[in-house]
Amino acid sequence: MPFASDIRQSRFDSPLGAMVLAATGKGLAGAWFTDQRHAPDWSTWPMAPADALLHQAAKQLGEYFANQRTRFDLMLDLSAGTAFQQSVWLQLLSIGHGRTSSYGSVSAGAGRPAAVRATGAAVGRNPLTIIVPCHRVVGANGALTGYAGGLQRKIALLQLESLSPSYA
Amino acid sequence: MPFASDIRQSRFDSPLGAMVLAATGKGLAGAWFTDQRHAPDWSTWPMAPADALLHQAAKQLGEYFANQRTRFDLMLDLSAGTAFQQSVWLQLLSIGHGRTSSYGSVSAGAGRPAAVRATGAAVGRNPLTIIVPCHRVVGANGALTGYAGGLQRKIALLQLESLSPSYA
DNA sequence: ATGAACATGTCCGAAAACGGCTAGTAGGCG
DNA sequence: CGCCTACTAGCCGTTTTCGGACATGTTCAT
Repeated sequence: MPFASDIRQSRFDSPLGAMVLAATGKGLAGAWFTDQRHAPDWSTWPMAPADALLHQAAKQLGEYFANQRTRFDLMLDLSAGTAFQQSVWLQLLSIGHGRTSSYGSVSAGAGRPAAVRATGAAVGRNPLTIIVPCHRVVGANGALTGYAGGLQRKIALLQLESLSPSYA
Repeated sequence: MPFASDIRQSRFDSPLGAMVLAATGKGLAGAWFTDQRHAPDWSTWPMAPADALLHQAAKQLGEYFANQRTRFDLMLDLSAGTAFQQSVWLQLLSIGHGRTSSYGSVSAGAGRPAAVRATGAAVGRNPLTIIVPCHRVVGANGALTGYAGGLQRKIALLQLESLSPSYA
């Protein structure tokens, strides 16, 4: 299932690099680092710098990076994923700020305890990086294993969250 | 094979150091010096200071250390060991107070004359120290070779028994 | 269409390491 | 020669380690 045709985009410069934000009529549909893996081709989408939802998303991301926000309050549109992927991404949303979970736990939570490997793939295709916290999923033994935006960013994000007020 | 789930414990202060006693529905299942090797993790077992069997065991141990008892009369539960280990431990029970035997003899008695070295390992894992007299097993040449509770305790026990009435 | 590659985790079997040993041998002594 | 010591090589059940196989949903390249 591709993205809806009414999709539009804007830019956001994060401390970890430039990002592209995308929204449809249903909500925020995308947030990618411009150089990350599995990112779609957004070159044909119209720019909408003044879009309300995109503006709100950028604002909250800024607060997140400033360590002044631990939860995102945005309308999300995850309809671009398959049923399985959506169930996995929903699981990710339940991992709190500053916490981590394992691929196995996420898999079980999604109702497919055996589909651990598929879960890894689904996590990697998460279209809303940071906002859907795929960076909080680590190996059962604690290993970081991977991140579509590069392990350095994953480390940076986890470190940012470990320094958050909720842990102080 | 782990210990049964209905296991419970109590303490006993011996002249050679603090001990932990443990019992299951089948009988006395454990007696370890708190600092000995190969001791299990008893931290999660419930305390049962008033347990009849544990109380009896403590009483008999007290008498043993006072040199007023040469045999233990208790229901034992050795089911935590493997078949081989149990056959070895049974052999130990037949070594009388004040006597010693060699690893080779025990091994032969257990029906595996060649498994001498494995016997050494099994003796070392004896869960009922003193009560199952693993300290009475010495090398074929008389050397003490080893003891899970430390050689000093092995020496002390053998000395205690050599001074017993049966030898006076 | 078909197959391979993935941001994994669990299970099972084989293989190796590890001992509370011992009998046998080789070499040092008087 | 005797005697003693020191070393070696087998002995074998248990524990630990390691490698492979497998399950699963999607995507991308043949």
